[in-house]
Amino acid sequence: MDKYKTEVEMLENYDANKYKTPDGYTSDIAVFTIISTEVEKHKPPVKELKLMLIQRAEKDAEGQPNVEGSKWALPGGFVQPDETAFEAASRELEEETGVTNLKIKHFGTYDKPGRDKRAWIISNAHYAIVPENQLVKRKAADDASDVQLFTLEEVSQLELAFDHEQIIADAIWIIKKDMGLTTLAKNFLPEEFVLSELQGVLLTVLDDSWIKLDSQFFRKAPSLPFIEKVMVDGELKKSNRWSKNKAQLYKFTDYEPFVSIYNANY
Amino acid sequence: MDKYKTEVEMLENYDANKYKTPDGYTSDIAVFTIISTEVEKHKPPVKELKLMLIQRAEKDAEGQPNVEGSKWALPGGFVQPDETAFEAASRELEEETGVTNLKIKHFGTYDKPGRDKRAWIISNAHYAIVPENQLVKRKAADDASDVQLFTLEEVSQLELAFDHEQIIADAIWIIKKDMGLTTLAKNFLPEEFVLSELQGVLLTVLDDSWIKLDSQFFRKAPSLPFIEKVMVDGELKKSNRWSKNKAQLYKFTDYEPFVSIYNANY
DNA sequence: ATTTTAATTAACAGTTTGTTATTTGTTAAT
DNA sequence: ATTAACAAATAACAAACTGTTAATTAAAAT
Repeated sequence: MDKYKTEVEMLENYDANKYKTPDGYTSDIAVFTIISTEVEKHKPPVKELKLMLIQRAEKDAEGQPNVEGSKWALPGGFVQPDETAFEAASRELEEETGVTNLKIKHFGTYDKPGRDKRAWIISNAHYAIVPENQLVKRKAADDASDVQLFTLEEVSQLELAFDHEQIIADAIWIIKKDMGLTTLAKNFLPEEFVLSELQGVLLTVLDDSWIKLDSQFFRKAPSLPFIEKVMVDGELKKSNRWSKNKAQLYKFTDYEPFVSIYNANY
Repeated sequence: MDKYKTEVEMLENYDANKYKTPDGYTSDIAVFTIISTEVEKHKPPVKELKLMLIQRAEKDAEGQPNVEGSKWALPGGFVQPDETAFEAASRELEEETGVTNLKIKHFGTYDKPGRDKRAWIISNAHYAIVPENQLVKRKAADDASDVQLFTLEEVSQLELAFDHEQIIADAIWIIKKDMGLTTLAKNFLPEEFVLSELQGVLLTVLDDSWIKLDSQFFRKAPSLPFIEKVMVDGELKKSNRWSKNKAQLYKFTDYEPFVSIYNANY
């Protein structure tokens, strides 16, 4: 019946030297933000999806060459025994960006033997979405530092530490999926937004031909069950932040849509 | 700049006693199957979703009372340093069911401090789908053993070890989600199947009112892009396995459907 | 004032939905 | 054999929704 023993049964008659245990348990976070750069007044700005990376030091504290030194890596760190990997990610993200209440999601465990040459290190990967205005101030504060935002294009050119290239590829795949399947876009947008802003956010991440076609998107969007028109005193609230003509403001509702491949449109 | 150190930078000037490391790294697997029981010839059988659990021994090898003894738990075990948690899950599942090539998916990491009273044990949770015919023979082989299949109804009545109640709840939630969003149903079905079988599998897991309505489901299903009619020599292949009248056989195609909440039907 | 731009509405044919009814082939019972 | 019962497949049809193009509205720029 040996094969039916669970971890803890095995631990019962378990002496600490008999089973090897991991040498480190860490959390890494792929921090995404969308940077808008205004090109012209009353024009929708150019939006770009960016990822925050840190550059590993060339030399360690003793002045010795650092392993994977000078390469770029996801921010992260050790999980402490009194917290979960998720909590560690949240704590570390707060330390690095100074922003709280961010959307964080655990999306994978990276534990392939040899991913770190020197030890058995497990990493829990998370993604986080930071509204751009919150990150921009920090970015300006310490420019030319070892923390930088890169477009995905740029990231693909960088030398990345460990298996972070894979983790980043997975993170990108996941946020694309979640962007289409959940109301993740909410985390990139202000409380109240205009349909073209929503479309912009979606297209920055997604490249979906249906969303790209204005006539289709703007026709269907107003009746999506998870957003609603903003009203003030029974009047429709509008904005001309991005366009010459006033456009309707929307906000997300609490409704969490559920779709299925069995009654979808193809 | 301390806050920007990644796990491995920290490991550089890291002495093994300074940072606590996990005491155990394990994989658990929620093994699901659908059991069909024929009630009448030429009638669709009653289908039930079942979960495989093992009962923890009352006493350990030394005859001492076992922690969480006699409670039911997910099968699982330690991850070895030369494999990933996913590989461990796959290996253990094979050991327990004797079946290979199963659909396994990692869906969560359970590392809340205190989830195991005695040590810092991390569990990676996976779900697996076993076609019923493959599991049934094993089940018959050692009946009245400490391995049993339970309906979800029954599971909710059981005393479960550790945080497995939570893990199981999450697993159920995930397979419901994946059942509607991916072609997961494929793993519960034979290569060739009839629409009512597909509907039966979906409803066993999902309880979706749209799928439940025959008129809607049978009308739309034939044109779903991820299944196709089975042909032999240019003739439609039919079967009357489940009904008096011959029904069209279908099989899954390679097409992986992608749906989005932005152009879905509500 | 006139032109330009962008958001919104309107219009319309073609398609897909939800629904109900009909047809077809098969089993089971008289 | 004839008939009743049944389930799969098909037909029919109004209502809703799709993709698309055109018209309308309002503010900005000239």
